[in-house]
Amino acid sequence: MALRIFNTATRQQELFVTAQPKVVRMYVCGLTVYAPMHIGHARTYCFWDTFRRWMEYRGYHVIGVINYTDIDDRIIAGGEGGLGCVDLAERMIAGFRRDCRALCIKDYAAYTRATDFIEEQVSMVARLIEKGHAYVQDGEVFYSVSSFPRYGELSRRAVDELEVGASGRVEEDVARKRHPADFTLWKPSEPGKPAWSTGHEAWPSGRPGWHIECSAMSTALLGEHFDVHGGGIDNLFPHHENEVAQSEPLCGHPWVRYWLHPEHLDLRGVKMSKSLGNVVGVPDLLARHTADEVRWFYATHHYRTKLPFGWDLLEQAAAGYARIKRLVDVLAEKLVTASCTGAALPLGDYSSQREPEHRAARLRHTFTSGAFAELSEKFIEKFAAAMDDDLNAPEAMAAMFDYVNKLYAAGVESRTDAADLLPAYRCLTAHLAVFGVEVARPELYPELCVDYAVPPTTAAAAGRGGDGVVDKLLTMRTEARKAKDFAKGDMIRKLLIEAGVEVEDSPQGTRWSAK
RNA sequence: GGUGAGGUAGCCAAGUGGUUAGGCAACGGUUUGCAAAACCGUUAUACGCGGGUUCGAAUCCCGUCCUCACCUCCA
Repeated sequence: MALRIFNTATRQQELFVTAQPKVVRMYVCGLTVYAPMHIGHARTYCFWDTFRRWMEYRGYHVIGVINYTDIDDRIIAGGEGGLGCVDLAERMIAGFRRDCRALCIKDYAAYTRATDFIEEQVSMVARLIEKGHAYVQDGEVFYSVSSFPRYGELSRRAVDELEVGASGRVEEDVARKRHPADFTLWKPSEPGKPAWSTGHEAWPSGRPGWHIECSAMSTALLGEHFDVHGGGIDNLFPHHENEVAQSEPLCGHPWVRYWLHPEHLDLRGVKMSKSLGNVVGVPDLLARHTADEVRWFYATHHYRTKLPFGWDLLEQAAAGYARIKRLVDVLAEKLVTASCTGAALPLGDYSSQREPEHRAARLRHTFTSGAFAELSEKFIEKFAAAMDDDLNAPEAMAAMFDYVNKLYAAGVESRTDAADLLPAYRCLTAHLAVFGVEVARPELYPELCVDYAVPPTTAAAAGRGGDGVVDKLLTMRTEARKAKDFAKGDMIRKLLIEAGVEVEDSPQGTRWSAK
């Protein structure tokens, strides 16, 4: 079993082999920070997070870099409205970080700002001019598309056909360009607008064009050859095409090994735009659904297909997830009350050295023991095969549903032995975590929780807190039911349901969950 | 105009030549004081339409209809 991923550069699934064993160097195109992140961005970055988590599950160390493009026309325009460019950008960056944490996206190794790498960009532009890949025109530097024969290869576009789609904005510059597809590497700034000195006579000051920052920053942090580069599908052309054109002539060899492009959201005919005022931000999303529900929803579709977005579809996904979450909660409650400390989990060992792609999660032995060991093994096998097949999350989820169904069918709810329950609990939560669904309780699985995007510090953080009122009402209800006063018992239940508390009776007692 | 993706049961969605994908919803049954949850079953031998290849097609080929995206800033 080996990991295969779809490489946009070849339009094929390829065996995933990193340049350096056990290490994945990955660069993700981040946001142009002029507006807050919305649900579309969230899908993209949740995918990258799942990708990263799957690499880690497979035993790789992921060195991830993500950037902020913090200088651009829209930022300059936005900065004019009283908020300076820098303050606007920094505010958006803070919002992005906050939203990512809220969605349980794990931190990257580095978050780079385009304006922190001006020197590197200037140097790159200068070298492109030297090598004849760029030219200066009235203080502006253009990249010469015809100097790079492979231009258009990544996005499969014929350069000459690009003329047809030329917009008004492109026509403005067309007279000054040698080829209509030539793009800006450096441009002079208008008076009073952010500008940097270059030390070059023909293009003394100004600011970098879009594209060059990603070439410069990825190379600065990850070197001249790295494993994975990507961003939303919209970046394929022109952004990534241009990045390749800028980078390969300078490094002199193929630059990026695997290109990945997650698809966009399909808003089902509704345009989401600032002017319509219907942009759904991450806080809007989290006001209606929990982070684990949102992450589950994002994982319900393959990353290379459009994800239809609608509140109804989110509800549908959440209903399915509830079935899995319930089992996680039931197991946790049993384990907490049954004092799982005595559970004899097998010890791990270092018996073999294996390549990352052949290595399962380090703590696998802690969830493949006990009464459900065989079910767990089969589940892991199916889950891993699906994820190894170009991150086929929907199929992996199907395997999880199957696993949960079989656990129920095998009578997991009536078990009391922690040696059986704890491994199943760990197996479920460890694989949920691949999707960014972080629901394990630290006291039951500290080794997993410590690695969460936002490690929970108390039991209450992962489960429900001390709700004394609910417990008291349920005690009253239980007493009423014992006394056959069902009218009173039902009244209490009705009140609780109206307050958003689901009540379930079972031979083992009554459990509740917040809805 | 050019390029690409896709149309799979009421809804969502995997699957790309041959064994029930899976989930949601609805309904029936078991269970329950009644519910909820769980379990069993039904909706469901589904693959836009028309041909062709094949022992066999959702999957390959030809044609056709429809939807969407991109080609200009976009995750």
